[in-house]
Amino acid sequence: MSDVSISPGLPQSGLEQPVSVFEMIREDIISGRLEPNERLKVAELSDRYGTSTNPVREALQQLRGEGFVIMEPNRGARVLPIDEAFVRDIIEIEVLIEPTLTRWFVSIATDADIAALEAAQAEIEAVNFSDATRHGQLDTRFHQLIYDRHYNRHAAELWWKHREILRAIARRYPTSLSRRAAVLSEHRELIARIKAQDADGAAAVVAQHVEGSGRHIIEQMGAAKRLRP
Amino acid sequence: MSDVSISPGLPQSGLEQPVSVFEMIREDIISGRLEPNERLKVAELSDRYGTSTNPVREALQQLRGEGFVIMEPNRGARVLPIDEAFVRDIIEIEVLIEPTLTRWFVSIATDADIAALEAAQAEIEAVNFSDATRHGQLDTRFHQLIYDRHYNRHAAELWWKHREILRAIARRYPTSLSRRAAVLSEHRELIARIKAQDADGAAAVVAQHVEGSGRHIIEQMGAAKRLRP
DNA sequence: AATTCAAAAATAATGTACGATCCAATCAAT
DNA sequence: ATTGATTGGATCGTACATTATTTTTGAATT
Repeated sequence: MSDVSISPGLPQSGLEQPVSVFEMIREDIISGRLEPNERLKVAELSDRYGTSTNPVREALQQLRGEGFVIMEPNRGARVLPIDEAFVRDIIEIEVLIEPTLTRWFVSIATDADIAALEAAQAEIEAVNFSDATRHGQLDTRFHQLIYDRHYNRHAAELWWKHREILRAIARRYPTSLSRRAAVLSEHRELIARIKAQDADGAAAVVAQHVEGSGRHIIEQMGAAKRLRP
Repeated sequence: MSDVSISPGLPQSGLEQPVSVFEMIREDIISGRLEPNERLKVAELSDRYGTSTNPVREALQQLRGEGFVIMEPNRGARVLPIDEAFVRDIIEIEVLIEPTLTRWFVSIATDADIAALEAAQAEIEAVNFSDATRHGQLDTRFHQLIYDRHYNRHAAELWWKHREILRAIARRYPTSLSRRAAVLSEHRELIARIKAQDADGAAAVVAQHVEGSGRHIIEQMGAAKRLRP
């Protein structure tokens, strides 16, 4: 394979700003500036991003291909609407993939890798959920340290796509105190298992971590719906 | 969720012909009429399909989003080039997903479902690899009977997408006699496990089936490369 | 004469503009 | 309530401008 990725793929730093219309719309969806289920009118968007309609249409098609946007014939595009079932579906896939990626990491992790993980975790604990967006970034980076090392780029990119979708949802809801505690302790536990070269243990922690994260989001979605249906 | 799929999704019969430019290009990629790594020039394609350039450009963007096409800035689109590592990556994911989908099927399968599976298998054995394309269709349908029943549409669509990619590759290579025998016996074994309500057994057979299929494709790719490098 | 390199031409992607047509949702009138 | 006209917006087509890439050409050097 060349250095050409089949999709935008994983960013190197996570700090660069979007340049293409595609990236800008994508970013607006993930960051929540475009609501789930919101209609995406080509004219509006081309205006918003200061381009003509063609680039917008092409960007929407690409987003459709990636699953961030749905389109109905002659009725245009909408931001992917997300319900509990959708989150559950993604989480079920991640529960299969992430432990597998983690197992590989355990087998190749160096001291430097573990030090990087511990540093990332220290940052997470320092922020301590005071800034939700910042926590999201750091948490993503923590896991990215693990998954980026995997030889299966396809699986890593799938994780990344799911991660972005989940991030787009999760940012609309608060994180409960109990979930916060669980996140921290599971991260610590994960590092410990990696250090101990316990691949199965690490995989089990990750599975629990992913599942807990999914359950938490689904519960928050339900709670929010009960408040304002 | 509504009845709107996030992507073209799974067809009902598998027999209808493509209508949109998107579907036609996709079909030409999967069927091999467009070679892996072949350049996809907008003007050529718009000519080929009798449309203007705009629909072609949008179709290519959508295909890029789905991963069938890669694009480099200012250098246009190419059909996804496929190497052994790519097949391995997809197979590794399928080895995780398909057994899980199968487990669910075992828990909900009715007599009618099993009869349908047996009928599909009978057809496969009747064709007996005499027509590779036909076998491919039937084999896809066999597994589709299982996966279509799953509540996780996201996972089922992922399977479908991977299936199509693998089909596009596999059709370029012959199926060895030993692989043919393995396919038939594994299918029979799978049906037996499902009948016996042995979810773990069925999942194990599927895992072996997927892995064997991947190994076979990779071996054929290697063999072909050794002949004409 | 052969080789190298740079300028120029050709090719093709990308972006803009705009008009035609079609679909479906809304509103009006029967 | 059904039908029919209006209208917003998507879809598709055409044409052309701009920019980047690739190929060709031709001059200069070895």
